[in-house]
Amino acid sequence: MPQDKTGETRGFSTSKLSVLRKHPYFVDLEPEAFEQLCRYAKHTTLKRGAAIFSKGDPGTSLFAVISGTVKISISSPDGRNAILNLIEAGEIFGEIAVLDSGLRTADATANSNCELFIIDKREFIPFVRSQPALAMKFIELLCVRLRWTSDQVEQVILQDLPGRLASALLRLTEKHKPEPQGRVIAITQQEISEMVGMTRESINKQLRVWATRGWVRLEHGAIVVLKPEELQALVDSGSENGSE
Amino acid sequence: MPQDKTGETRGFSTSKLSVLRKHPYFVDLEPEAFEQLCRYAKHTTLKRGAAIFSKGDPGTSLFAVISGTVKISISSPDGRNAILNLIEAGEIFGEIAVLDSGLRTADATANSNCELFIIDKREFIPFVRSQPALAMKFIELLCVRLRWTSDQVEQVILQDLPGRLASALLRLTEKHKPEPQGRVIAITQQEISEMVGMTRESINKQLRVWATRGWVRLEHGAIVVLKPEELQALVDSGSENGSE
DNA sequence: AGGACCCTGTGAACGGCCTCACAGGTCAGA
DNA sequence: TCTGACCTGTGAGGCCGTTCACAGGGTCCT
Repeated sequence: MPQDKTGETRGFSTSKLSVLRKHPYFVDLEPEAFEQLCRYAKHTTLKRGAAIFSKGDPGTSLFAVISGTVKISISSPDGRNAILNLIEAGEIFGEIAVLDSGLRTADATANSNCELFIIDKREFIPFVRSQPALAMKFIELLCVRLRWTSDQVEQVILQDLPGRLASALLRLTEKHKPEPQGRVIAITQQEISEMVGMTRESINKQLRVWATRGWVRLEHGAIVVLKPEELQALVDSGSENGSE
Repeated sequence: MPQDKTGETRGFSTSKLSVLRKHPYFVDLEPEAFEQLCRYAKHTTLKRGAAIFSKGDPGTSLFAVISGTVKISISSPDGRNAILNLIEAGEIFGEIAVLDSGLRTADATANSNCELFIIDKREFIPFVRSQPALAMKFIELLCVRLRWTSDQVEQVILQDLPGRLASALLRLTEKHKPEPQGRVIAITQQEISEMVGMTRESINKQLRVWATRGWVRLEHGAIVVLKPEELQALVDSGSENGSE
């Protein structure tokens, strides 16, 4: 595999970095700073299902997804597990344990074959300290995470099944803003059930109800949200079910 | 009420600031920087129940608690509400909306009569940018928040009532490390129920079971955790109930 | 083409937690 | 000192979501 030009990117094409370069977290970073960041990076390819790190590990690296998706999840001793987030191309993960030198709070797994960009903590932390603009970017990233997670707590505690499912679907569609109408979410019902903390069976039954109403369309490994307004109304009204 | 010495602290005793000065977020901040921070601050006293801000408000200020406790909560249209965190003397709150210029993610209410320290965003943000060490402190703060919130999601999704309640109690005792044994948590059963997302009645029944086993002691407006190990074991084992 | 595996779809029965409906106790403020 | 608001305690009944037990269909790998 030929290399684009310089040795700055340690053995992988700079074109792959364009995904990251365009990302909000880096787009208005100084070009030199971005290049320096790349100089610290390594590269890996993983097969679907491969473990990246586990809850309780010391956090030695920060990751960015070049292609594929990564699942952030936790599991209980009795076999149940919960998906906290799905990280897609261009996004960063594993930042908490790196920034506060603590242990990893969850497991990370390759949810499809994927390519990762890895930055070692020992090189990264001094770099952040020396780049106040980057520190502010990470503050923003952490705020985004907090909003996401707080929202999850809110929904899980306050809403019942329809409400939780609706808000999870809406939250997922917001990550894929590009498409104007008919947002396609590439996710299995099993995965969604683990995101909202209910069983696949219950989720399936609720989705079928909405499908007959024309609010969503179910495909293999995907859900198309046709009427986000209806789902939003359901969330806002505190789950007026309306069984029919 | 006489003032300690200088006019740097805008109308309230510097002795009150010692609570904040000793706090981990500020303890190793340069003295000049801390004084400058104080110069930006205002001061208020609130009665129990007073609203500080509401979900959806623009975030114009950062708050620190000098005395009393502040409740961070959200409520659903059908009247249920959930407590996300209880902020005590020496802690900071309201940082998310200030740091990312977004809207407030939850309501803040005085949970007892309390004194607050208020820093306006317009003065605070440039100050953080100019003080990299402070930015790093806030990154740490956000990481603490994320760990707290992620833990909450984990427990709410994976555990049943006994497991959730146990882990909530343990999480609360960790905030009061001082006491060696018999950690006293000053909280009502109503409040705990809103933190774990279950009804007060269910919580009460579970607490009574543990009280007869000698794991906790119930007082008015307080819970004393006598056997944290037992509660921890219950969380780790995925809620082996053992009703006896 | 075959087979294994995962994803989807569906029904019956169980159970944990909620709802509702009380009663007594404690504490702050009038 | 009295009163009202809030906190604790407890039981009976009902419902939502789980558990369990299947069946069919896609898709990928061999």
